[in-house]
Amino acid sequence: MMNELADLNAKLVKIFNDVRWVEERDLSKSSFADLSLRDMHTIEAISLDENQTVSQVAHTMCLSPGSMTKIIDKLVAHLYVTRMPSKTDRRITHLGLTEKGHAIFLEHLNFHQRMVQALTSDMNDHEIDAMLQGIANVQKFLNRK
Amino acid sequence: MMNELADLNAKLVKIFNDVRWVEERDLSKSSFADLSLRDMHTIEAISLDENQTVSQVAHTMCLSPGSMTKIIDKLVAHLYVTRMPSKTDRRITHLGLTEKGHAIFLEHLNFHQRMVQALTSDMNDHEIDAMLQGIANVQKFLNRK
DNA sequence: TCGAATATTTTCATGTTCGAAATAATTTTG
DNA sequence: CAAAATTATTTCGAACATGAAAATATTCGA
Repeated sequence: MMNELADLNAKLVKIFNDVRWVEERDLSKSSFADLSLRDMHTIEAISLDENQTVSQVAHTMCLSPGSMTKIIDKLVAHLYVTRMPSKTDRRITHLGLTEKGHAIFLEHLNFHQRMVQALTSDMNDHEIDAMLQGIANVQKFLNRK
Repeated sequence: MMNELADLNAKLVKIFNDVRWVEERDLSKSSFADLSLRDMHTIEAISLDENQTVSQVAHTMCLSPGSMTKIIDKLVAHLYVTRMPSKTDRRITHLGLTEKGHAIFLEHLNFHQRMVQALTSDMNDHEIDAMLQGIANVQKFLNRK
Protein backbone atom coordinates (compact mmCIF):
# COMPACT_ATOMS: atom_id res chain seq x y z
CA MET A 1 0.00 0.00 0.00
CA MET A 2 2.80 2.39 0.90
CA ASN A 3 4.46 1.32 -2.32
CA GLU A 4 1.32 1.99 -4.33
CA LEU A 5 1.20 5.56 -3.05
CA ALA A 6 4.89 6.09 -3.81
CA ASP A 7 4.21 4.82 -7.30
CA LEU A 8 1.25 7.18 -7.67
CA ASN A 9 3.45 10.06 -6.50
CA ALA A 10 6.11 9.23 -9.08
CA LYS A 11 3.51 9.09 -11.84
CA LEU A 12 2.07 12.44 -10.78
CA VAL A 13 5.50 14.07 -10.74
CA LYS A 14 6.21 12.73 -14.20
CA ILE A 15 2.90 13.82 -15.66
CA PHE A 16 3.26 17.29 -14.15
CA ASN A 17 6.57 17.74 -15.90
CA ASP A 18 5.39 16.19 -19.15
CA VAL A 19 2.30 18.36 -19.39
CA ARG A 20 4.41 21.48 -19.05
CA TRP A 21 6.95 20.20 -21.51
CA VAL A 22 4.39 19.21 -24.16
CA GLU A 23 2.54 22.50 -23.75
CA GLU A 24 5.78 24.42 -24.25
CA ARG A 25 6.86 22.39 -27.25
CA ASP A 26 3.41 22.53 -28.86
CA LEU A 27 3.40 26.30 -28.55
CA SER A 28 6.87 26.71 -30.01
CA LYS A 29 5.88 24.59 -33.03
CA SER A 30 2.51 26.26 -33.55
CA SER A 31 1.66 29.33 -35.58
CA PHE A 32 1.91 31.22 -32.30
CA ALA A 33 5.58 30.49 -31.70
CA ASP A 34 6.15 33.97 -30.34
CA LEU A 35 4.37 32.99 -27.11
CA SER A 36 5.95 31.45 -24.03
CA LEU A 37 3.94 29.25 -21.67
CA ARG A 38 3.87 32.19 -19.27
CA ASP A 39 2.37 34.37 -22.02
CA MET A 40 -0.19 31.68 -22.78
CA HIS A 41 -1.26 31.43 -19.16
CA THR A 42 -1.53 35.21 -19.00
CA ILE A 43 -3.91 35.09 -21.96
CA GLU A 44 -5.79 32.34 -20.11
CA ALA A 45 -6.03 34.54 -17.01
CA ILE A 46 -7.25 37.52 -19.03
CA SER A 47 -9.89 35.40 -20.73
CA LEU A 48 -11.31 34.32 -17.36
CA ASP A 49 -13.02 37.65 -17.07
CA GLU A 50 -12.72 40.49 -19.57
CA ASN A 51 -12.08 44.00 -18.30
CA GLN A 52 -9.64 42.98 -15.57
CA THR A 53 -6.88 45.39 -14.59
CA VAL A 54 -3.14 44.74 -14.81
CA SER A 55 -2.93 44.38 -11.03
CA GLN A 56 -5.74 41.84 -10.92
CA VAL A 57 -4.12 39.64 -13.52
CA ALA A 58 -0.74 40.00 -11.79
CA HIS A 59 -2.32 38.89 -8.54
CA THR A 60 -4.04 35.91 -10.18
CA MET A 61 -0.70 34.78 -11.52
CA CYS A 62 1.25 35.57 -8.35
CA LEU A 63 3.50 38.00 -10.20
CA SER A 64 4.52 41.56 -9.39
CA PRO A 65 2.76 44.35 -11.30
CA GLY A 66 6.10 45.29 -12.83
CA SER A 67 6.56 41.84 -14.33
CA MET A 68 2.99 41.82 -15.59
CA THR A 69 3.47 45.15 -17.37
CA LYS A 70 6.38 43.61 -19.29
CA ILE A 71 4.32 40.60 -20.33
CA ILE A 72 1.37 42.78 -21.35
CA ASP A 73 3.69 45.06 -23.34
CA LYS A 74 4.76 42.06 -25.36
CA LEU A 75 1.26 40.63 -25.78
CA VAL A 76 0.00 44.03 -26.95
CA ALA A 77 2.93 44.43 -29.36
CA HIS A 78 2.16 40.98 -30.80
CA LEU A 79 -1.55 41.81 -31.07
CA TYR A 80 -2.94 39.24 -28.64
CA VAL A 81 -4.17 41.72 -26.04
CA THR A 82 -5.60 45.25 -25.98
CA ARG A 83 -5.25 47.91 -23.33
CA MET A 84 -8.50 49.79 -22.77
CA PRO A 85 -8.22 52.89 -20.58
CA SER A 86 -11.00 53.09 -18.02
CA LYS A 87 -13.40 55.96 -18.62
CA THR A 88 -14.17 56.55 -14.99
CA ASP A 89 -10.69 56.24 -13.48
CA ARG A 90 -7.81 57.28 -15.65
CA ARG A 91 -5.27 55.40 -13.50
CA ILE A 92 -6.75 52.13 -14.64
CA THR A 93 -6.36 50.20 -17.88
CA HIS A 94 -8.63 47.26 -18.54
CA LEU A 95 -7.29 44.28 -20.46
CA GLY A 96 -9.00 42.33 -23.18
CA LEU A 97 -8.20 39.75 -25.83
CA THR A 98 -8.00 40.54 -29.53
CA GLU A 99 -9.39 38.12 -32.07
CA LYS A 100 -5.92 36.62 -32.37
CA GLY A 101 -5.82 36.31 -28.58
CA HIS A 102 -9.14 34.47 -28.56
CA ALA A 103 -7.94 32.15 -31.29
CA ILE A 104 -4.83 30.98 -29.44
CA PHE A 105 -6.80 30.70 -26.23
CA LEU A 106 -9.33 28.40 -27.87
CA GLU A 107 -6.55 26.29 -29.35
CA HIS A 108 -4.98 25.92 -25.93
CA LEU A 109 -8.33 25.15 -24.35
CA ASN A 110 -8.85 22.43 -26.91
CA PHE A 111 -5.58 20.82 -25.84
CA HIS A 112 -6.73 20.89 -22.23
CA GLN A 113 -10.09 19.41 -23.13
CA ARG A 114 -8.50 16.53 -24.98
CA MET A 115 -6.30 15.89 -21.97
CA VAL A 116 -9.31 15.80 -19.63
CA GLN A 117 -11.07 13.60 -22.15
CA ALA A 118 -8.17 11.15 -21.98
CA LEU A 119 -8.18 11.29 -18.21
CA THR A 120 -11.85 10.40 -17.87
CA SER A 121 -12.47 8.26 -20.95
CA ASP A 122 -12.37 4.99 -19.00
CA MET A 123 -14.14 6.31 -15.92
CA ASN A 124 -17.79 6.13 -14.96
CA ASP A 125 -19.54 8.98 -13.19
CA HIS A 126 -18.87 7.57 -9.77
CA GLU A 127 -15.15 7.29 -10.43
CA ILE A 128 -15.00 10.84 -11.73
CA ASP A 129 -16.74 12.05 -8.59
CA ALA A 130 -14.24 10.15 -6.44
CA MET A 131 -11.39 11.88 -8.26
CA LEU A 132 -13.05 15.29 -7.89
CA GLN A 133 -13.31 14.62 -4.18
CA GLY A 134 -9.61 13.75 -4.11
CA ILE A 135 -8.73 16.95 -5.92
CA ALA A 136 -10.82 18.94 -3.48
CA ASN A 137 -8.96 17.29 -0.61
CA VAL A 138 -5.58 18.22 -2.11
CA GLN A 139 -6.81 21.78 -2.61
CA LYS A 140 -7.83 21.91 1.05
CA PHE A 141 -4.42 20.59 2.03
CA LEU A 142 -2.71 23.29 -0.05
CA ASN A 143 -4.95 26.03 1.29
CA ARG A 144 -4.07 25.13 4.87
CA LYS A 145 -0.45 25.86 4.04
CA MET B 1 -21.51 16.34 -18.86
CA MET B 2 -19.53 18.78 -21.02
CA ASN B 3 -19.81 21.24 -18.17
CA GLU B 4 -18.54 18.72 -15.66
CA LEU B 5 -15.42 18.19 -17.76
CA ALA B 6 -14.86 21.94 -18.13
CA ASP B 7 -15.15 22.20 -14.37
CA LEU B 8 -12.66 19.37 -13.90
CA ASN B 9 -10.28 21.12 -16.27
CA ALA B 10 -10.51 24.39 -14.34
CA LYS B 11 -9.83 22.57 -11.09
CA LEU B 12 -6.81 20.82 -12.56
CA VAL B 13 -5.38 24.07 -13.90
CA LYS B 14 -5.81 25.69 -10.52
CA ILE B 15 -4.26 22.83 -8.59
CA PHE B 16 -1.31 22.68 -10.99
CA ASN B 17 -0.55 26.33 -10.32
CA ASP B 18 -1.18 26.08 -6.60
CA VAL B 19 1.09 23.07 -6.15
CA ARG B 20 3.94 24.94 -7.80
CA TRP B 21 3.23 28.07 -5.84
CA VAL B 22 3.05 26.32 -2.47
CA GLU B 23 6.19 24.33 -3.21
CA GLU B 24 8.04 27.52 -4.07
CA ARG B 25 6.82 29.43 -1.05
CA ASP B 26 7.49 26.52 1.31
CA LEU B 27 11.05 26.33 0.05
CA SER B 28 11.67 30.06 0.38
CA LYS B 29 10.44 29.98 4.00
CA SER B 30 12.33 26.83 4.94
CA SER B 31 15.85 26.49 6.24
CA PHE B 32 16.82 25.77 2.65
CA ALA B 33 15.79 29.16 1.28
CA ASP B 34 18.80 29.24 -1.02
CA LEU B 35 17.10 26.68 -3.28
CA SER B 36 14.77 27.40 -6.17
CA LEU B 37 12.13 24.89 -7.25
CA ARG B 38 14.37 24.07 -10.21
CA ASP B 39 17.23 23.32 -7.80
CA MET B 40 14.93 21.14 -5.72
CA HIS B 41 13.83 19.13 -8.73
CA THR B 42 17.43 18.71 -9.76
CA ILE B 43 18.18 17.24 -6.34
CA GLU B 44 15.14 15.02 -6.84
CA ALA B 45 16.48 13.86 -10.20
CA ILE B 46 19.93 13.16 -8.77
CA SER B 47 18.42 11.15 -5.92
CA LEU B 48 16.61 8.88 -8.37
CA ASP B 49 19.82 7.06 -9.03
CA GLU B 50 23.17 7.92 -7.51
CA ASN B 51 26.21 8.13 -9.75
CA GLN B 52 24.41 9.73 -12.67
CA THR B 53 26.35 12.04 -14.98
CA VAL B 54 25.63 15.70 -15.67
CA SER B 55 24.29 14.82 -19.12
CA GLN B 56 21.93 12.19 -17.77
CA VAL B 57 20.41 14.54 -15.25
CA ALA B 58 20.19 17.30 -17.88
CA HIS B 59 18.33 14.92 -20.16
CA THR B 60 15.96 13.83 -17.39
CA MET B 61 15.07 17.45 -16.78
CA CYS B 62 14.93 18.42 -20.46
CA LEU B 63 17.68 20.99 -19.98
CA SER B 64 20.84 21.64 -21.95
CA PRO B 65 24.10 20.37 -20.42
CA GLY B 66 25.29 23.97 -20.17
CA SER B 67 22.34 24.99 -18.02
CA MET B 68 22.77 21.90 -15.87
CA THR B 69 26.42 22.74 -15.22
CA LYS B 70 25.33 26.11 -13.85
CA ILE B 71 22.75 24.53 -11.53
CA ILE B 72 25.23 21.91 -10.33
CA ASP B 73 27.83 24.62 -9.71
CA LYS B 74 25.41 26.32 -7.35
CA LEU B 75 24.28 23.09 -5.64
CA VAL B 76 27.91 22.10 -5.09
CA ALA B 77 28.79 25.58 -3.73
CA HIS B 78 25.85 25.34 -1.33
CA LEU B 79 26.87 21.84 -0.26
CA TYR B 80 23.84 19.89 -1.49
CA VAL B 81 25.63 17.93 -4.19
CA THR B 82 29.06 16.44 -4.75
CA ARG B 83 30.95 15.99 -8.00
CA MET B 84 32.77 12.67 -8.12
CA PRO B 85 35.19 12.29 -11.05
CA SER B 86 34.89 8.92 -12.70
CA LYS B 87 37.96 6.76 -12.20
CA THR B 88 37.67 5.01 -15.53
CA ASP B 89 36.78 7.98 -17.77
CA ARG B 90 38.12 11.37 -16.83
CA ARG B 91 35.61 13.21 -19.03
CA ILE B 92 32.83 12.09 -16.74
CA THR B 93 31.78 13.38 -13.35
CA HIS B 94 29.26 11.44 -11.33
CA LEU B 95 26.81 13.32 -9.15
CA GLY B 96 25.69 12.48 -5.66
CA LEU B 97 23.84 14.06 -2.75
CA THR B 98 25.52 15.23 0.42
CA GLU B 99 23.88 14.65 3.78
CA LYS B 100 22.34 18.12 3.47
CA GLY B 101 21.09 17.18 0.00
CA HIS B 102 19.46 14.04 1.35
CA ALA B 103 17.83 16.01 4.15
CA ILE B 104 16.10 18.51 1.90
CA PHE B 105 15.11 15.75 -0.51
CA LEU B 106 13.41 13.83 2.28
CA GLU B 107 11.63 16.96 3.44
CA HIS B 108 10.34 17.56 -0.07
CA LEU B 109 9.35 13.91 -0.45
CA ASN B 110 7.38 14.18 2.74
CA PHE B 111 5.43 17.10 1.29
CA HIS B 112 4.62 15.04 -1.79
CA GLN B 113 3.56 12.07 0.31
CA ARG B 114 1.18 14.17 2.33
CA MET B 115 -0.30 15.51 -0.88
CA VAL B 116 -0.86 12.01 -2.25
CA GLN B 117 -2.27 11.03 1.11
CA ALA B 118 -4.80 13.87 0.85
CA LEU B 119 -5.62 12.86 -2.72
CA THR B 120 -6.42 9.26 -1.85
CA SER B 121 -7.69 9.52 1.71
CA ASP B 122 -11.35 9.22 0.73
CA MET B 123 -10.79 6.68 -2.04
CA ASN B 124 -11.09 2.91 -1.93
CA ASP B 125 -8.71 0.65 -3.86
CA HIS B 126 -10.99 0.47 -6.87
CA GLU B 127 -11.22 4.25 -7.15
CA ILE B 128 -7.46 4.61 -6.87
CA ASP B 129 -7.05 2.08 -9.66
CA ALA B 130 -9.50 4.01 -11.83
CA MET B 131 -7.48 7.16 -11.31
CA LEU B 132 -4.23 5.37 -12.10
CA GLN B 133 -5.81 4.18 -15.33
CA GLY B 134 -6.82 7.75 -16.13
CA ILE B 135 -3.29 8.99 -15.47
CA ALA B 136 -1.93 6.28 -17.73
CA ASN B 137 -4.33 7.39 -20.45
CA VAL B 138 -3.18 11.00 -20.18
CA GLN B 139 0.42 9.84 -20.30
CA LYS B 140 -0.35 7.92 -23.49
CA PHE B 141 -2.01 11.01 -24.94
CA LEU B 142 1.06 13.10 -24.14
CA ASN B 143 3.45 10.51 -25.52
CA ARG B 144 1.62 10.47 -28.85
CA LYS B 145 2.38 14.17 -29.24
C1' DT C 1 48.68 7.77 -34.09
C1' DC C 2 44.97 10.54 -36.03
C1' DG C 3 40.39 11.77 -36.47
C1' DA C 4 35.77 11.24 -34.80
C1' DA C 5 32.91 11.02 -30.96
C1' DT C 6 31.75 12.04 -26.20
C1' DA C 7 31.31 14.74 -21.64
C1' DT C 8 31.64 18.79 -19.59
C1' DT C 9 32.45 23.63 -19.09
C1' DT C 10 32.73 28.39 -20.78
C1' DT C 11 31.07 32.22 -23.23
C1' DC C 12 27.73 35.10 -25.15
C1' DA C 13 23.26 36.89 -26.13
C1' DT C 14 18.57 36.98 -24.76
C1' DG C 15 14.80 36.96 -21.76
C1' DT C 16 12.54 36.82 -17.09
C1' DT C 17 11.85 38.36 -12.62
C1' DC C 18 11.51 41.37 -8.67
C1' DG C 19 11.92 45.58 -5.95
C1' DA C 20 12.29 50.33 -5.67
C1' DA C 21 11.50 54.61 -7.51
C1' DA C 22 8.94 57.51 -10.68
C1' DT C 23 4.65 59.02 -12.74
C1' DA C 24 -0.03 59.95 -12.83
C1' DA C 25 -4.66 60.09 -11.14
C1' DT C 26 -7.91 59.78 -7.50
C1' DT C 27 -9.67 59.97 -2.82
C1' DT C 28 -9.49 61.45 1.84
C1' DT C 29 -8.77 64.69 5.43
C1' DG C 30 -8.26 68.84 7.92
C1' DC D 1 -10.68 73.74 -1.24
C1' DA D 2 -5.78 72.41 -0.86
C1' DA D 3 -2.57 69.21 1.02
C1' DA D 4 -1.73 64.55 2.08
C1' DA D 5 -2.41 59.85 1.48
C1' DT D 6 -3.68 56.19 -1.47
C1' DT D 7 -3.98 53.62 -5.70
C1' DA D 8 -2.61 51.86 -10.46
C1' DT D 9 0.69 51.50 -13.54
C1' DT D 10 5.14 51.97 -15.66
C1' DT D 11 10.22 52.49 -15.75
C1' DC D 12 14.67 51.22 -14.35
C1' DG D 13 18.41 48.38 -12.51
C1' DA D 14 20.32 44.20 -10.90
C1' DA D 15 20.27 39.30 -10.43
C1' DC D 16 19.36 35.12 -12.35
C1' DA D 17 18.07 31.57 -15.98
C1' DT D 18 18.55 29.70 -20.39
C1' DG D 19 20.17 27.81 -24.90
C1' DA D 20 23.44 27.74 -28.68
C1' DA D 21 27.79 27.45 -29.96
C1' DA D 22 32.60 27.35 -29.00
C1' DA D 23 36.34 25.59 -26.18
C1' DT D 24 38.61 21.96 -23.54
C1' DA D 25 39.67 17.43 -22.28
C1' DT D 26 39.32 12.63 -22.92
C1' DT D 27 38.33 8.23 -25.08
C1' DC D 28 37.70 5.12 -28.83
C1' DG D 29 38.26 2.99 -33.26
C1' DA D 30 40.39 2.42 -37.79
